[in-house]
Amino acid sequence: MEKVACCTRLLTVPLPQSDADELAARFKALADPARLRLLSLIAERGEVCACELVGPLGISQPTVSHHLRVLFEANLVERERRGRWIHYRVIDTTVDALREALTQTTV
Amino acid sequence: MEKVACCTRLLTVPLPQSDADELAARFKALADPARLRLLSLIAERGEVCACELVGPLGISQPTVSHHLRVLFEANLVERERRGRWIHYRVIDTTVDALREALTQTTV
DNA sequence: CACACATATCGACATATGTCAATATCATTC
DNA sequence: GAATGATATTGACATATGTCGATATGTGTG
Repeated sequence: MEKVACCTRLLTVPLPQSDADELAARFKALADPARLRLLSLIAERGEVCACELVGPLGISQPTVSHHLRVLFEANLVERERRGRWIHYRVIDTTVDALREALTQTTV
Repeated sequence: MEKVACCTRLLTVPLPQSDADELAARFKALADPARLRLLSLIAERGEVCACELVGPLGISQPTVSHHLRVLFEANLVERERRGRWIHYRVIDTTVDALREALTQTTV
């Protein structure tokens, strides 16, 4: 997926359709409690092995994997295979862009 | 709906289930392009009559009304009836809380 | 009260999404 | 190559969600 356009703000200018589509897709990835919690665990540690994410939330491995995929495809996390293991990290720029989208002008 | 807890951050501490549920509900309200665009129109003007929101996006009046309801129930907008008309405003504190949730510690 | 206008709600429909068991795929080891 | 371990994918299922036409509800006017 392509990156969110720099400095898109939804609260100050009428949002173009293309920006709305992209932002909505990202918010949709965040619109699930399990995914928020997974993202939180990843962000807290900086980098987490998938194996550490299966268990803490009390959901099945396929579900965890599915959620990680949603986060990955929304460009919210990056992943790196290390042998048998896959590590996940939060993509700060995407999160920053979402935060920016929620920002009002301060002028 | 109750307000988002002050200063919830999903990127710095493991997110409790209750916070995750609430945040997810709010992000879900933002997870639709039409709703983002409606919110954008409302925020840009500060206050908008529903009648001004039916048309710009090219979707039907019931759909607009439905979306406004979703935003309202997610506590993202407040509404006020003025005779035949209903006016909507963005609830800044909710948006601020969502932005805060996406904030990393800066220490 | 009847009528007009604004807007919410209902019901139907198509599509999307979360969950899990089973299984496929990838990497490692012997 | 076979076996093992980690993790993604598939398929089934139940539930959720976006859209719209029709209609209900609330407000204002004569």
